[in-house]
Amino acid sequence: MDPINIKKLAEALNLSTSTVSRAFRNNNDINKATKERILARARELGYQPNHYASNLRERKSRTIAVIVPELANNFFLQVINGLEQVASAKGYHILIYLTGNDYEKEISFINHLSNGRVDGIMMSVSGETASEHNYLHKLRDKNIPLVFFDRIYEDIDVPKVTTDDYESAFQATEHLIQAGCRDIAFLVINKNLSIGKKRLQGYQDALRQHGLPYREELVVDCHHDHDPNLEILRQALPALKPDGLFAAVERLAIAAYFVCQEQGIQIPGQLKIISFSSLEIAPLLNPSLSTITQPAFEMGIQAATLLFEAIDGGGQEVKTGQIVLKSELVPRQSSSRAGN
Amino acid sequence: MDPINIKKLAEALNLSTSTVSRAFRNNNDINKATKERILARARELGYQPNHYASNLRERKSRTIAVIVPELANNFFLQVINGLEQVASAKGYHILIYLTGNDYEKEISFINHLSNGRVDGIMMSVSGETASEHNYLHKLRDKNIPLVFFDRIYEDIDVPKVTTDDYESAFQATEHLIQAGCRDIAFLVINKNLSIGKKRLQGYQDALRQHGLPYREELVVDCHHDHDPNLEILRQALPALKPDGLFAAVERLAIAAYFVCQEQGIQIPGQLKIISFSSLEIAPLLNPSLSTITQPAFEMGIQAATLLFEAIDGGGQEVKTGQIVLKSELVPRQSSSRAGN
DNA sequence: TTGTATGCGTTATCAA
DNA sequence: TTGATAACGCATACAA
Repeated sequence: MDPINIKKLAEALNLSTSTVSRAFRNNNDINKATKERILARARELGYQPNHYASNLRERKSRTIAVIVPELANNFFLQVINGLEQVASAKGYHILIYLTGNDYEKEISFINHLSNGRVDGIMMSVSGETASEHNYLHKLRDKNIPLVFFDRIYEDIDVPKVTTDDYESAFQATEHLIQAGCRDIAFLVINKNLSIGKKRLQGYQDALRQHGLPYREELVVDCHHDHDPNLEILRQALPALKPDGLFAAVERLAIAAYFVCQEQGIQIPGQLKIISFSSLEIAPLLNPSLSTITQPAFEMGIQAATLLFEAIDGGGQEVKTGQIVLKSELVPRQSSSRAGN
Repeated sequence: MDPINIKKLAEALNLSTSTVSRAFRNNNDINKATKERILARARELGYQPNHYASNLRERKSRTIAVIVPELANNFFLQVINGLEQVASAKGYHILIYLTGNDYEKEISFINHLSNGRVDGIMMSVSGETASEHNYLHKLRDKNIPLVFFDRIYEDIDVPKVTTDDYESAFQATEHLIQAGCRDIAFLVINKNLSIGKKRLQGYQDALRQHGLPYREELVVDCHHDHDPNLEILRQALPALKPDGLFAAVERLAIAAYFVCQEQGIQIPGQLKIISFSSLEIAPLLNPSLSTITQPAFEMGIQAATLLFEAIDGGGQEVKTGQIVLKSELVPRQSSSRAGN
C-alpha cells in the first residue's frame, strides 16, 4: 500500500490540504458539511494525521515519560496506574523507562528526553542524593517540566510528591516498641537516598524517644536484588538476633519472610515484622504482614496533575511545592504481641 | 532559552547542517576530527537531534507500543520487563497502553497507533474471540507489525506467543483429582476468551479422563475487578461446596483466599486450591499457594524478539507462527492431601 | 469558509 | 570529506 497522507486525501476530495487539516482539529473555520465529508473519506481511506509531522509542526508531543527504578514493584505499578488515568483522560501517551536503579541509565534517559521527545517527565529517582544532578538542569533550560515522586533529589527545585516517610517510620518503630521489641533491626537499601534517609531518621528518633539505644549494627544495608538479600539476611538474622524488624521496602520484608521460614524463626513469636508495602495480599501472608501502606495510586494522580499543570501553564510560573501524602499503618499478625 | 537546533549548531561551527547531521549518525563520510568537534560543541550547547523531525524524515520511530489489559498483575509486569530488556538493548522506546479490559479502548488505541506512531505493537488482547477484528487489518495495510502474547485472537494471522494453556489446565485439574478432590470448581473470567477457553477445555478433559462428571454449575464466571469477585465467591462457595478449586487467573485465587478466610473454610482441609499465577510470594501465603507458573519474563523476550524480527525484516516475509512456552506446575500446601 | 505559501528540524541525494 | 537543496507530512498566517 502506498501510504496515505494529507495531500492525497485532499486531492481525493478536491480540497486543499489546509481545509483537510482543519477538519482534524477543533477549528471552527470550517464548514460543518465539508468537515463531515472529509472525516468520512478519511475513515474510508484509512487516513490519520501523522503524529510526528504534527508534533514537529506544533512543538507538542502529547506524550509524557515516566521514569521508575523498576516495574516489579506494586508501588510503582499503582503510581503508574494513577498516572495513566490522568494522562489518558487528557489524551496523552505514556513512555515508560526503567532505570533498574542505575544512575547512569537515568542520566542517559534524561539526556535522551531533553530533545523535545516529551512534554513532561515524572520520575522516581534512582541515584543517590550525594551525586551530581546537573543533567537535570537541561530540562529546565528546555522548558520540559519535571515532577518527582516518592524518591526525590532534594537539591533539585521541582514539584515533588512524597509520603510522610519520617512520620510513618517513626510510627512503625514505635509500633514495634509497643509490641515489646527492644532490638529492632532496620532493613534499608540505601540509607543515603531520600526515602531511606528519612525513614532511618524516623527509626532513630523513635528509638531515642522511647529510651532505646541506637545501635548501628542493627541497620542492615540490603541490595536491590532478591538473592543477595537472602544471603545478607541469612547472616544477619542469626548474628543480630533482633526481636523486631522494620523493613524500609516491601521486598526486604519478603526476603525476611523467606529466611525466617528457612531458619525456623517464628513470626511474630521470636521476631516481629513491619514493612513499607503496597502489597494487596499482605493479609494473606503467613503470618499476615503489618504494613505501612503508601497511597500509591493517589500519588500517581497527584504527581500527574502537578505535571500537567506545569505543562499547561506553559512552563512559566513553575510551581515547586512539595505535596506530602499520608501513609497508613495497618497492624497485622506479623507484629502482634506474643501469643496472639 | 531559544531552542538550539541543527542549523544554529552548524552556524556556530561554521559548518553545514549536513555535516552536523552526519556527526550524529554512524556515517563514515565524515572526518573524524570534525565529528569530534561537532559532538563536543553539541554537548556544550545542549543540542540533541529532534526526535520528531528525525522520525518524520526517516519514517522510523524507534518506538514500539505494548497494549495490555492492566498493569496490576505480576504476569504482565514480568512480560513488560522482558520486552523492555529487548527493546532498550535495541535502543527502542516503549509506549504503554492499558485497555482496562475494554474492547472499545483497544480499538481506539489501534486506530491511534496506525498513523506511524510506532514501528510495531505487542498486544495481549482485551476483547472476546467472538467480536470483530477488522480494525487490526489496518495495521497490516500500513506494514506495522503486530505480535500477540498470552491472550490472543485466533482468527488474526500474526505471530503469537502463548503458554500451553490446555495442557497446564489439564495437569492442574488432574493434580487436584489426585489429591482427592471430586467436586472441582473452575473459576474463570471469560470462558470465551482465548485463554479462558483453552483452560476450560483442559479442565473438562481432565475430569472426563478421570471419570468425573462435568458439572456446568461448577464453572464460576467471575469479574475483572476484585470486589465483585468477593461477592460472587461469597455466594458460590457455600452454594457449591466444592472440595477443589482451580483458578484460571491469579486474582481469582486471591479472592478465594479472602473469602475462605471470611467464611472459615480450611485450605487445604476443606478446599484445595491451585491457580495460574506469577506471584513470587506464593510460597509465603497462608497456606502457600500451589501454582501453574507461566514463564512471563521469557514470554516478553520471545514476543519482543518476534516483533523486532518483523520490524527489521521490513514487514516483508511476515512470520505468523505460534510459539508455545511451557508453564510449570508447582504444588504447595494449598492443594496438599488432607492432613499435610 | 477555503486556498496558497511557508516553515517546523531533520536527512538523503547530488554536486563540489 | 563537505555543502546546497529538496523533501518528509502537517499546520498556520495570510490572502482570496
